[in-house]
Amino acid sequence: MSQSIGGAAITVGITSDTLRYYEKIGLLPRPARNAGGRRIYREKDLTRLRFIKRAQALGFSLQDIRQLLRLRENPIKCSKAVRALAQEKRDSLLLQMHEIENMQRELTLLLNLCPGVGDSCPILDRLARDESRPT
Amino acid sequence: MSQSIGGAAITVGITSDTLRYYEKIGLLPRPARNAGGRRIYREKDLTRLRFIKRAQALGFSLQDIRQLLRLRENPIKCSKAVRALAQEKRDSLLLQMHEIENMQRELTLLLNLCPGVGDSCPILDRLARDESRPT
DNA sequence: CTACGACTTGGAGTAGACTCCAAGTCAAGA
DNA sequence: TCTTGACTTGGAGTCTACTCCAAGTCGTAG
Repeated sequence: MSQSIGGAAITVGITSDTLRYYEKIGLLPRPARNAGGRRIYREKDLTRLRFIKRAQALGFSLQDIRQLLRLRENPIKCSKAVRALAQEKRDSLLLQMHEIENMQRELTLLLNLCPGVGDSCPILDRLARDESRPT
Repeated sequence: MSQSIGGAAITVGITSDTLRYYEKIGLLPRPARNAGGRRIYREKDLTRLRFIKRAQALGFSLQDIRQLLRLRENPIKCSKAVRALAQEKRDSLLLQMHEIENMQRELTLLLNLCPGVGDSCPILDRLARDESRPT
């Protein structure tokens, strides 16, 4: 069961432009073509695409995914490398989380300072202050 | 106490290029110049810069910051608008956090599946699987 | 057969926040 | 005075992940 680019795009939930883009950057191999030169996506192409989408949802960049795909195609699947990539990504996500948490805490602090009415603004004052040691 | 662009950059921890960039996009007013046409940064410029850095550290984009600065310069300080911006930002940070948390949970799950040795890779298998219902 | 939409290509544009460059000028120490 | 380094300008390039465009071709319903 093969699909046109538009069909495949709908199937996996992206646009045909994105599909062509992935092909252009070598994330997808050039798919088969029909007599008229149009792309035909087979099940294995869709599987690869779903792989990409899933990895992306886990925070992997297209660069990362390129590498994961390469590892996947290697007959001697290098479990260790994959694990390392996953761990690296988890670590960076953890860092990001901490950063966001800190921002959030700060912002909440500022919001609590602020009555939300009146003519002075504690938030701006706080941001403007040269020494801000909120902890 | 005034500073050259390089001095100011070091003082606030950015590069002169970034300083000129902020000026170019109108985030900073054109600073005073000396006889030779070079930029002179006064204390109020540095204060503004520190404001920018602090707001940035809280997750505000330069666009957001532009608005915060505008509000700050408005004599009728619109506390409400600032509060709204801060709340909006906090909400979007919360969303981001949840997303990252989910990715993390997923990744941790995958990592736990993976022995880290051997010739098969549960992580890749999982990503490749067409039906992945990890919850 | 015709019309229309889906497809083809190469290439340009987008957003955000810088970063780098070339060619020229200014400032300050030896 | 000479040299060196910091500075000036306008403008181009970077990164990621697309997104859009124009001009032309293919496929199919009517």
